[in-house]
Amino acid sequence: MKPDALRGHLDALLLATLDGRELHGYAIIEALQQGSGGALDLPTGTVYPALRRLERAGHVVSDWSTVGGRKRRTYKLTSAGLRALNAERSAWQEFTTVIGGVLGGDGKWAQT
Amino acid sequence: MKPDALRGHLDALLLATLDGRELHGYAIIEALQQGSGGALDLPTGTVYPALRRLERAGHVVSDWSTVGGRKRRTYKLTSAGLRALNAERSAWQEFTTVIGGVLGGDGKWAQT
DNA sequence: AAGCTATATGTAGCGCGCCTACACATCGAG
DNA sequence: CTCGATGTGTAGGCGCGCTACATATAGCTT
Repeated sequence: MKPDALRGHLDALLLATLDGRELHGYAIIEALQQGSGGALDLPTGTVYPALRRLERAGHVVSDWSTVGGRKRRTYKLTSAGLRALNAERSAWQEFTTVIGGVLGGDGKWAQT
Repeated sequence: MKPDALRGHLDALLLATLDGRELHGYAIIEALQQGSGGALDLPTGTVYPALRRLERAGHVVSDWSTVGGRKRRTYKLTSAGLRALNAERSAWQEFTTVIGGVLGGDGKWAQT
């Protein structure tokens, strides 16, 4: 998959990854890799700024912890973030319906 | 739908719209409106440059004609364009599978 | 005739959002 | 002690679609 195809859907992916659990940035990247069957391999330079943006937006909150001498910044969804996730899921539904409808299976829409 | 959500899928939409028929730019915009149920309303400043880009890429060819005193530039797919369309459709499939899989219906992927 | 809308094509410039490349730090293995 | 894995972060660039504008004819209204 071309790397920048996620344009506009990164937030949705991150929020969905944090749905129901707390993860730190590095673990989010790994979770996305596994959850996508290896198709998604987001660079840190993409994820970390995005997480900070989500935090500024109030969709996630972070806590620092130290595990084995390494500092981790663990993120979790806020209630606003959960609402945002639901909105993103709806937007995704609409998006795929519209684009998928135009791309069509193999025929035209109404050309009987 | 947010206007710039198409990022990376515009070419696919245009190619799909030209699949099996010849249209000029203005008609393409109208076809997209109808085919999407009104959800897509692409501005001319988006479509015309995109068509020229597709022509430079060899995916479409254009012919000028005059209908009722108005000049029309009618586009049609080339064989390379048809191949590109098929590739775009595959990419779309993969894209929706991957992202949709991560966004999930309502549960986690393998959290047994 | 003047003015407005629909039809029809096009350019210039901006801004968002993600990527590339780099920088820094600790720990375990070789 | 060097290297890779783990872990977080910044700086700068660039592609792509959008906004706004420019141009032109046909046809309808007033």
